[in-house]
Amino acid sequence: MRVKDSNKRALIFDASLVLMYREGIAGLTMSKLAKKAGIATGTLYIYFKNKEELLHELYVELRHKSQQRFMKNYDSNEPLKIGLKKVWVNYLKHRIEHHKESVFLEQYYRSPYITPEHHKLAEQMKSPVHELIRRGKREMIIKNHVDDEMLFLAMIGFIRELADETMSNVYELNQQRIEQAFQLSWDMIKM
Amino acid sequence: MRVKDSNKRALIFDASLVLMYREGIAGLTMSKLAKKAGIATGTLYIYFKNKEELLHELYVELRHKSQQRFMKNYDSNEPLKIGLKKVWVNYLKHRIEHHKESVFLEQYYRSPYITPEHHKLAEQMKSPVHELIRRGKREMIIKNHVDDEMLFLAMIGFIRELADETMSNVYELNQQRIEQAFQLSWDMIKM
Amino acid sequence: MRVKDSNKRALIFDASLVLMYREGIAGLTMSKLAKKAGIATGTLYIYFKNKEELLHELYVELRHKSQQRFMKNYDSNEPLKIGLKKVWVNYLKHRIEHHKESVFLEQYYRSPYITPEHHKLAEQMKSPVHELIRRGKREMIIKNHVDDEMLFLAMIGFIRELADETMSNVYELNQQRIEQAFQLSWDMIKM
Amino acid sequence: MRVKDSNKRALIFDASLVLMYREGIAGLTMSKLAKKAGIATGTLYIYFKNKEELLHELYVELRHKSQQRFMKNYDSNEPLKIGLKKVWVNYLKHRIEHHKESVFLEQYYRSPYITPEHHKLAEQMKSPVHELIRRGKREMIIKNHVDDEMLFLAMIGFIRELADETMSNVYELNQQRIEQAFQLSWDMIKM
DNA sequence: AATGAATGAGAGTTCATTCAT
DNA sequence: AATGAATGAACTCTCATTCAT
Repeated sequence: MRVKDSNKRALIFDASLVLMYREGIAGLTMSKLAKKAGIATGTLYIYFKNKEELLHELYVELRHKSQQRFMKNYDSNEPLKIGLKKVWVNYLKHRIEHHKESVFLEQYYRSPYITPEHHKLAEQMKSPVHELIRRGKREMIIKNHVDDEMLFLAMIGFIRELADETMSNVYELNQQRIEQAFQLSWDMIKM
Repeated sequence: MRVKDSNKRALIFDASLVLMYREGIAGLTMSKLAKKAGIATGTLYIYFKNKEELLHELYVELRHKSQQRFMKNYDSNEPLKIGLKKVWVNYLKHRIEHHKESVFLEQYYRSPYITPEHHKLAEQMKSPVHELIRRGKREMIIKNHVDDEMLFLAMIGFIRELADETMSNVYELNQQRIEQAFQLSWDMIKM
Repeated sequence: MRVKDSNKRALIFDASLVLMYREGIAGLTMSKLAKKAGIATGTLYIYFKNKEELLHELYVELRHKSQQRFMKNYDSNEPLKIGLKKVWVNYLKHRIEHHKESVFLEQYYRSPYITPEHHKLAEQMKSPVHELIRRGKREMIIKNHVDDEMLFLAMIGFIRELADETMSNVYELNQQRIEQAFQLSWDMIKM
Repeated sequence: MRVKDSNKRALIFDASLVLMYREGIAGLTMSKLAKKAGIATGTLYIYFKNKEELLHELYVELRHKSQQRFMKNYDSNEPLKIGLKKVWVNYLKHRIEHHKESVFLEQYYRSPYITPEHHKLAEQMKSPVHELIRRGKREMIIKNHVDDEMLFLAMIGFIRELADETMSNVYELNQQRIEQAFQLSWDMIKM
């Protein structure tokens, strides 16, 4: 039965995210995971070879799903600032609305489970923004004397902090502040 | 009698950082730690009541040591931009030269060991930069219409990404790029 | 799935008694216990939350089982001396045939595991004999000027010593000696 | 320095008794013992080869000291009942006033430390009462058809229970009850 | 003789994984 | 496919004993 199958996979992934978010990577045990997902421990091993592979597959899935969200509503025919803002806000919203996933990705990244393949996937996530930065430079709107990666890091780092502090209730975001924050980023990178 | 070695605390802390950096919080076991530190497991329990307390005390110590580094060479009589740059660079250098410590602080922050007390300590670390931002606003140099915390997050997020990508060999920093990066931050926050 | 073996609880209890009898409470370790019971250490923790609870539950079970044995074959319609003798012999036989259990109960009683609840259970064990003593006083057969508890202690102490010295091969009991011993107790308490 | 030496031995013995009484044999660790005695753990190993020997020597000492107390004030020229009563009361008082010691002797008796030598010592303790019983039989005052050991056990078991229940506040002794209790024992063994 | 830091074997317990049902 | 009891290696921590001072 195919539908049931993929349902259970998603169920397990969800439970993993919740647990990891609540108790960190150390709190993610197979028995807690099974209980949270409402299945038996043995069942986990029907869907995944072992814990390592479960986490690896979750990692890959999250990376792909994340990437798709970044370019949502982006239209290359619109002016650069409009397009960049869309992607910028997509990143921010993604990190807030899928915060558990973001935290998982980072927690996982610093664990004994990590392999070189993961690094490559992480690099790929950057491409949409890098593409926009290159376009901005061609259009003489974005600072030409600063390398792409630095501009990228400046923006992404800000977004990340904004989202994390929002999620931990240290900072409170609203529409106006989002506009303001993007404008800060823009002030920074614009020519 | 054998005298209690005051180096041993530092020795254990060092070994903890190395292990945590290499294998994440899940890889930090008391027996690995003892082996790395070159002592017996039982000895760990002479210096620390248990694993939780060991990590807690390491956390507190690192927070304090970090804070001290941030304000190094800062002189409130110098012009704001000079002062801010010093602190900005201190943050960056700290995160690069003491990257293991920074990673530990963040790993620990997302673990079952965390308590409210830790959150308070984390907030305290922000004060030096906040102080500078307020001064900049009073001196009409820094954007008055943006709240302190947002300006802080924008800078700190950038620094963080710069340092982390440098440490993972994805990006390469040099003196010129550091100047450039600070200038980007400045462009962003200046009036 | 593998069904939870209802025998396993009893198996673990048996192994606990054997070990405790042979090496005292200090010799009762979870790994020795598992080995003796022919199971893995982890299995112990499926049936009991921890060592303390295992011992507590064994204690409660033994108290109940003991109590049941004391009143075996007792018939309140029979003459007092007949009834008392039955209970008296039941106590003696119980302590001999279930000597390991008796020793466990006493060892456990003097251990850091003990709680007030245990004391109450211990008191309850006395009630059958106390009941008989009261009846004997009403029937003007047992010394009225001596309090119940003292008469109880006099009998129970004797039984205990008889059983223990028998079990350690210092004394040898036989049917005639049992009769004689009861008669001594009777001489003591009778009017 | 000789005095100092034996002082420390006594100090260690005292601390052992207190600890054992309070927490059972499982609570008697070398470090707790040292702390209680106000000395360093290493010092214990100057006075005793190891834990086993410490306990063994304490056992032997207690056995000897106990024995001496039993015959206190006994005068073989006095009538049997007077003499027996003295010894009987000595046993009772000993077990109450030196209850910690009595408990230690029994706890120790059921521990992995026990050797055949201990059994022999235990047997020796019985001799004073056995001697009196034999005398009573010669004087035709004590039941001739019951063997010495049984009469001994009947008395000693009663004494033991009386003392233990008194110490655990379940029973309350006074002079009158002591007289009564001895009289019960006497009723039992007299011809 | 006295100290208490240091040791490491072994205690209690957890947990990824297997297996009988 | 699904279960959860069973496993045993590995974890955290304790403790009898040793050793440098």
